Amino acid sequence: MPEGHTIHRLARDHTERFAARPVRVSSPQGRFAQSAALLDGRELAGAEAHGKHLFLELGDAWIHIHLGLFGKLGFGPAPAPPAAETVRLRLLNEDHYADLRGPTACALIGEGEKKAVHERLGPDPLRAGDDPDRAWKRISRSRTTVAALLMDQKVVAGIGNVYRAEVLFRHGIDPYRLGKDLTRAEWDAMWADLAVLMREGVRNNRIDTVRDEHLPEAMGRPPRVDDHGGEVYVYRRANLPCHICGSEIRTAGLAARNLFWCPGCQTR
DNA sequence: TCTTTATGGCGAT
DNA sequence: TCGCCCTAAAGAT
Repeated sequence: MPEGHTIHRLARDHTERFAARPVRVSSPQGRFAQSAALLDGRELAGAEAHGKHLFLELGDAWIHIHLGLFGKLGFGPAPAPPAAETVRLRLLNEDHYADLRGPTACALIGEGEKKAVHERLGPDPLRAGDDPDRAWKRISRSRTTVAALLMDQKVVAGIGNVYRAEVLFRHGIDPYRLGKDLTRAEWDAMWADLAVLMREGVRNNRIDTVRDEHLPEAMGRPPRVDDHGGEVYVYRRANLPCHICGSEIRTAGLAARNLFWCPGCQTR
């Protein structure tokens, strides 16, 4: 279950395992079988991520993958075990295999379609050279809440429900503030913070957002137990006391997702 | 053995 | 705003 850091990590993992070598491409589930047959045996030139979109380059074509909420990519050593019926895409070379299950998208696309995906996405804090000003132009004009804007991939690419909740907490921002009421300084600080947090996320392959001085050990508390695996301030901590001020963490539905925030700390 | 939930996003209404 | 798509694991019974 992925935010942008997962996809950038997957691009790196694919490059390490498969780049510059021929790769066997198959679709045990069948739904990508025709394209797989076309690509089978080609050399994988490279992999690229933009937000939550992953692109694998094979000759003059790309496999465009979006994991959605349920999709997963798993790696293992060759020889690969018999593939389960749910494996949409399997990549295999002499050393490694990769299985893709449950993606929202897995499609063979050309250069033009790939360009169109990039064009409809906002800047990505993990892409070197992406410009936070493009996001600011939209945010500063918008009557939508900051919480909704951060999740809008056309505004910023790669932020999901965890990074949204956590970055708003770290900057003390009320999630219901409107975009147009955010200051330029606040946005610049959030963008810079996201770049640091998400790079850390790529490195560790999980989301950690708690500052050293607030780690449970440092605060004399046991580490949190949550199946998403990282150390966070507010995500999925509804009704628990805030690590910093003790207020009860609140939750509310916003655009079909659960929003979490601390009413004591997030007052700006 | 059920029901619920999840780090997403699309299109119809 | 709603329903829908995709899968797996945790939680409830």
